[in-house]
Amino acid sequence: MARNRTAQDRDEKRDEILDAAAQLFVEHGYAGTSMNALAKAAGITPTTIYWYFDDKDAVLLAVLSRLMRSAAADYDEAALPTLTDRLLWLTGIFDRIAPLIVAIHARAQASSTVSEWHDRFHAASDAWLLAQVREHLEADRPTGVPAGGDERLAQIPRIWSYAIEGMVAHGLPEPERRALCETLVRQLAAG
Amino acid sequence: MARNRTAQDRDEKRDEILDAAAQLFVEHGYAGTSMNALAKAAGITPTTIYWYFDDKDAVLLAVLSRLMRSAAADYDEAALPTLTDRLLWLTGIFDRIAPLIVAIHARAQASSTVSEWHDRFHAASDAWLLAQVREHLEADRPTGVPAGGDERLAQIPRIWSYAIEGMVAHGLPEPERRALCETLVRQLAAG
DNA sequence: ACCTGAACACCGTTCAAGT
DNA sequence: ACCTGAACACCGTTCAAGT
Repeated sequence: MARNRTAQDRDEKRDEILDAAAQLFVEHGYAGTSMNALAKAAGITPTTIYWYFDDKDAVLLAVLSRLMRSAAADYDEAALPTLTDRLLWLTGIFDRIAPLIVAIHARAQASSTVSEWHDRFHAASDAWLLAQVREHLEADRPTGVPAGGDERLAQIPRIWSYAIEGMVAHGLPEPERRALCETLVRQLAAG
Repeated sequence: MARNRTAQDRDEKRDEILDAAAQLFVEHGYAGTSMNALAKAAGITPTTIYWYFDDKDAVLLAVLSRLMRSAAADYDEAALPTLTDRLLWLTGIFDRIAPLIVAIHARAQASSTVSEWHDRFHAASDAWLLAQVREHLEADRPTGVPAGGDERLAQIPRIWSYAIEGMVAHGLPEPERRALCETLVRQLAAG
């Protein structure tokens, strides 16, 4: 009982740090948020953060992992009907955390921990997008997938995830964004 | 004459700094290259760099501007026949300077100078890609552009530049990279 | 005009010291 | 187990001083 109590306290404190980090990283960027500023926002001392996280990168990865988990829950709740809506919804999610995504790419150069997290994220993301594509194609043609085979089909998730990252990174405004998602889905039916 | 002499000397010294910066930024990343290390590589003192450049970001933009100029010259010389080859050639160019592109995205968050440079770069890049697309389509159908109009055609350069950035940022290996370029061109004919 | 050494205000991280 | 203050080795940038 006492063990559970302290373990929960620790998780709560950890979450408080992550709450502050999520807000500051988005508002001022990752590089623009010092450990000092983060500690102050969480009501602690910079050195205390190192009791809960290995380093600043570990805070970044923890923030993103938590955001991805809650986004997955939101997605299930939204129950979006069309593939275009789903892609557009994804861009909206990443939009709100654009500075974090840029930070991941920047830090992946220097840190193998970040680089490996990034690789795992894209593997999972590509698998999910591929499942979406397969589902969409089978609804159109119940007999099977169109010509081209698996190698050709594997290109689609790549193009889509690059497009989503690109739209977010360059802040493409809403009307053009929807049009681009529609084009991606249209090309899927055609190509 | 004396004026020309000093002006040329100044440009030469500037170029020496940019030579060192181009190598170090690519090798160790932008954040991983200190002004101290850059100065040492250029055989000067950190403070001297500020005589030639406003700040570290200005060095980054100057390096990239110079690289883009020389890449444009190389492109004209290469005279690549197919659109797929041209796209693949572009990814090869950006591949060698991937750390610089990540740095631009990271710094664009904090610096309006970098952000504006980045915007101008993409405007020019999209216009160039659109011209390539138009040329390709007219070669196929001499009577004109296929259905969809300009709004629909404008999506293509965006998807392509996002795809190129994505392939480079994620280090997609050669065979998949060529296949993806082929898919992009194939979808153009179809979509 | 060009270059420097010393200094400034930071940064992420460590560590001995406290409770 | 948890948290801190002081310290460490950096960082980009400025500025008075030299030539």
